[in-house]
Amino acid sequence: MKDLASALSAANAAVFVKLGLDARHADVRRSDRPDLAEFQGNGAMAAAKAAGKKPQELASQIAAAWDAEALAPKPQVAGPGFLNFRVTEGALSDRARVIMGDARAGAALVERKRRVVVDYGGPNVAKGMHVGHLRASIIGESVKRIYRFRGDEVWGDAHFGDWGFQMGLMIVSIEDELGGLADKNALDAKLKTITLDYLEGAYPRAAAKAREDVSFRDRARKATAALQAGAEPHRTIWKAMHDVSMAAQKRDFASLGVNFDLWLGESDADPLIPDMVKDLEAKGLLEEDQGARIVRVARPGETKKKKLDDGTVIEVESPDPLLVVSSEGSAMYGTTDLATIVQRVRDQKPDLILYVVDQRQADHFEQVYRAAAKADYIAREALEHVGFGTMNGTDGKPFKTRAGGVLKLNDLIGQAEEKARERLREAEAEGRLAKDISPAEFEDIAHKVAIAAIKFADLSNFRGTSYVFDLDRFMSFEGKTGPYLLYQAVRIKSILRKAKAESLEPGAIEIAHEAERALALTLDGFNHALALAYDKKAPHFLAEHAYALAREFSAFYDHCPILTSEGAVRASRLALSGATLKQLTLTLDLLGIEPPERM
RNA sequence: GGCCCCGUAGCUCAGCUGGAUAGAGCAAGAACCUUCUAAGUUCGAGGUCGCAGGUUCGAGUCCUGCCGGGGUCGCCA
Repeated sequence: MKDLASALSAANAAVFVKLGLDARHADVRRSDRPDLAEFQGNGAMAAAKAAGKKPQELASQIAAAWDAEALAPKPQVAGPGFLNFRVTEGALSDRARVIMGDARAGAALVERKRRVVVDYGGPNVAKGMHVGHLRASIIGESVKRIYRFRGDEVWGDAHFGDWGFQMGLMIVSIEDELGGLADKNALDAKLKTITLDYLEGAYPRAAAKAREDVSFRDRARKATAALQAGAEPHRTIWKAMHDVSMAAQKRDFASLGVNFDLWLGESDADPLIPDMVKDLEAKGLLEEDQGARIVRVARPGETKKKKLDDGTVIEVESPDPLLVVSSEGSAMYGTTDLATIVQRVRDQKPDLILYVVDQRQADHFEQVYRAAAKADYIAREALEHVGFGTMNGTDGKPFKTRAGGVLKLNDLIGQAEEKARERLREAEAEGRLAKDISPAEFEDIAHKVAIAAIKFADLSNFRGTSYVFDLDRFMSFEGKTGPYLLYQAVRIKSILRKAKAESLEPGAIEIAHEAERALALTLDGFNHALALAYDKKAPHFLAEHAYALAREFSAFYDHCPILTSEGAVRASRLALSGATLKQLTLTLDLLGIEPPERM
């Protein structure tokens, strides 16, 4: 199954070969001058350069030799040597029919299927989901769906943050609260009262205390090592915190529409650590350094300048070595990350592991990846950090609520839902909402609209850059927003429902009107958008496509009556609407967005 | 100080291996609801692509330098 750009490229390549030119330059793509052409080929200029010919002359020769007339008439030569194509109505209609009849709405599968683990979300035992977790969850979920849809075998793993120093902090925090851990009954009673809210409150306090109080910090570090050595009651306390937090996090993820195949965490990699350390030792990679054990990952000559506390500047290796065993004997997050690679190689045998994690951890992952490759656990190329930027407030600084605190995910969703309810009530008052909507459906719509607004706002930005989180803007529901996309999907559903009620059947698509042409061309662009999103691990290409599709449908809707037209035209437009709905729904699903039936 | 990212319309952002007249949305202006859901459509306006050089037939895109913003630099994750 080929999209039109691929078909044109193939036909153009045949012409290039016939003329003795390098077919590499034959690529044809959508034109960025829609006033001049639908598709453009730029290769004549590059080929002319290579052959020492005049670009315009060569372009004319190529145009003259073009013989795929069923696909497109001979291209126009324009400017310095562009080839401008306009596909035939027949080719476009055929393509639209194929998309309509295809469950994948025109999207191709990858040629070579891979096994891929997507590590994302990264919830923390002691931190409830707040806006800071949004990007990791939303982007990761979308990347996972995109990879799976293109045919790869994919596992999404939450990689729960349940094992480091933070656990030691919580343990000594509870110890101090109870005046010791000896009283089993007091401890049991305490553990029964633990909630995620409690952990969220106690953790920042303990972390702050550890920064100021050296002895408290040392106790926490020892407690961490003890937990990892399997000591009691550390293990019991950890289990209680872990279970309570996991249950709460699962609820939050479910509310966001984020689902993992593996709910593994750092603690699950722990059993592999002792053997891994022995293995690193055997391979001669482990070195003693300042009481800790490290793996050096810098190549010869890779250094950086570093300023010490006393102001002197020294030259040190770069990247920093990976800290495998702390001076206290405990595992660090790099240790668990490395052991998690060993675990995944054993269990999933992945060709690729994607880490959808904040860009700020780029250095850390570089250390881990190099160490993994050095130890021969997996190829360096099989590990990729899919980093994303921070979410800032309207002041350009990391997002905070008006009161200065962190906005909890639930509260954020709640605010968006409330805004959606207001909008729905307005529509109801103006008589634009169906009369028979039950309270349950009303709530379901409000939730879907809220989630769509939040997710689309995030996914329409390129993941790598930071973006401004502006609640009011996302919830205005106008223009390029999630609710707009839902609205277009719902309008199509409404039309198709009416058609069905009147027993009107879709028929063969015949592209005639300019608005139909534009819509069909956009439908054809799905495969390209999907391929880009896949290659670059960047869902915003699909967000852009969803918006373009919704916009073109809306123009088509305005210019081309569907139900009120007749015969073959009506049947064709119904089919075109059906194809659009299918592809729009699919695209939204790849973004993790679900449209309601009505709104 | 080393390394990484960013700087595009008043605001928020796109711009795929370098290609033609740099695109969207919001805000501000004009026109469209007795007709398939106006959370909509159509039209106009808005730009020294941070600055200065360089490579190229051609640079927002590649190279160098500078300015501005952010991030990061072993016992937190």
